[in-house]
Amino acid sequence: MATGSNSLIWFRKGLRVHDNPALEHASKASSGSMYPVFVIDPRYMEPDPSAFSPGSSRAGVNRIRFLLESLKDLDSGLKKLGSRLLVLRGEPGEVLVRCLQEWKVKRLCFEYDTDPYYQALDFKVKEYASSVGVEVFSPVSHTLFNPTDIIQKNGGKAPLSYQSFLKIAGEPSCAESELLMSYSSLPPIGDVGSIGVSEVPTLEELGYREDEQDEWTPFRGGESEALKRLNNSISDKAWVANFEKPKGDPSAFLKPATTVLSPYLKFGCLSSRYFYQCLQRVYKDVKKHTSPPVSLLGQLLWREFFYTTAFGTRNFDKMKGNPICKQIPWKEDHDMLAAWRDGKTGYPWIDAIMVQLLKWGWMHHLARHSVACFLTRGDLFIHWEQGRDVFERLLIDSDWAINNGNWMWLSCSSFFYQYNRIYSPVSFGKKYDPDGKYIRHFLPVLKDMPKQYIYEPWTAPLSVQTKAKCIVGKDYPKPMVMHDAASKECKRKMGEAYALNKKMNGNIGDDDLKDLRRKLETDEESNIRNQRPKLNQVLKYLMRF
DNA sequence: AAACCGTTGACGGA
DNA sequence: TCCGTCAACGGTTT
Repeated sequence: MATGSNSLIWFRKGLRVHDNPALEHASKASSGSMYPVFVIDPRYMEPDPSAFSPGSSRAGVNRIRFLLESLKDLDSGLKKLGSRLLVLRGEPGEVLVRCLQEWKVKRLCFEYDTDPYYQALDFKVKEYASSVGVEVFSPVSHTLFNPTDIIQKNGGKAPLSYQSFLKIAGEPSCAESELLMSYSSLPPIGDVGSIGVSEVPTLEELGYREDEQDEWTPFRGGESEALKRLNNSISDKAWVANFEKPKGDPSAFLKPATTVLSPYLKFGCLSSRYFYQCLQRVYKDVKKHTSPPVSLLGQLLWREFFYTTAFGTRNFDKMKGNPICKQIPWKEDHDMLAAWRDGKTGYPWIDAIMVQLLKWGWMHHLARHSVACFLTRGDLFIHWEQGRDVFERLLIDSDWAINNGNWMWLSCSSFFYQYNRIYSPVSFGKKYDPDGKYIRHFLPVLKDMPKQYIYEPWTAPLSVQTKAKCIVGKDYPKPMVMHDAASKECKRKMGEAYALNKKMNGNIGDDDLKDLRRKLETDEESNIRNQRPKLNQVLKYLMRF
């Protein structure tokens, strides 16, 4: 049995003081000390020079910086209350065990986490804690609902459509409850003994260089920044009341069309429950307002939907062995993947979005749709898992459940199945931004391209390209595929893959997929051959002039 | 078996 | 800006 009445609050997500039940519980260590801990996990934070962009193998340097800023802000929030953040390094499970022993912790508090990584880690930590008689308090406070409750209410299975989710979910319990937003003080830190603790490190101290990235994300991490952003957004009541997600402009970058609260929700710098209550207050004050799925509240509930579905589905982050995922013979093509990832597809709309991702770690939701559709079912027919990996690493708001769910959505692997609806890499962006301001900003090489060619620079006469100082094929790549032909091929492949999934009733093995892949590729070749007569007809037609 | 629905497609026309 | 058409999916409801 551990002695004393010390408590330890282990921060992972939930990097905030406001509405933090784990912190609240830990702070009730009446006569003892409270140790606020964050563990820097090398698996997540160690620089990886071989990665395709600055950062670690799992996180781009923008997200690492956002996290450090969030920790710094949490630390100063705790310091105002007479406490501070203790930063440790190492494998979190091992580090935790050492802390529990050395500090004679009686009560261990941390926010419940549904991500598989934490499910496994937390299981081990809880097992150890109970073996030595440490009380564990692990509340659900990252989401409005407890995914376990929703799944149970739905008969043991996660709801697979947003509407059925809404029906089952109903009102969250936080709708009525009062949230603890601040403290007058927190218990003091105890003696840290032989455990090496530090202040929040800088990027340099972690082994990154400030000059690694030529443009950084404009979004600053931290609870203070989150609350400022939230207040900014909700102070415009008319804007909140009329918010309709699909009508937002994905090309707006100086002033994004959305709240950009996602990174703060991801790290828990902002409590989703506080956000919920703020929205409800605005809705009560206005006569008329939009509703889910398109409203701001609807956005918050999408997050709940994906958290629930992800938690209730085996192998949610894979195609194979995932019971809700269509089995599709996606292509393996490293060069094509790299061209997409590095913003070198030759489609300025697509490339500008990918550059915004590299530089900012954030893009508008519809911009994400454009590039995800292009990579998978729209043009390149590359596996959604590979696009998912790129987003997961680079987005400052990347969230395991939401990212995987949306990649399945966009690739028509689950949730959404109308694979004939394909975003055009040319016209989709053009309808929001006909002048191409967004492209000119993120792809300066095209800044002098006349607007009538900016979405399809390969169609510009050479004299125009010369004048714009941008020769296609030299200064900017030629399009890697022709969208009309590529999307047609993709539709055909999706049709065949869907037919096989239907025929096999979802039980598709590796061999079935391999056979289909071979068949699709053979058909593709013969389709190209059959296009030759058509080409001749076009030539004949042109000869008449 | 048929009707209906689904956060956000492209295109052309009014 | 809003509408119908295009071609047409799976899942749910009737």
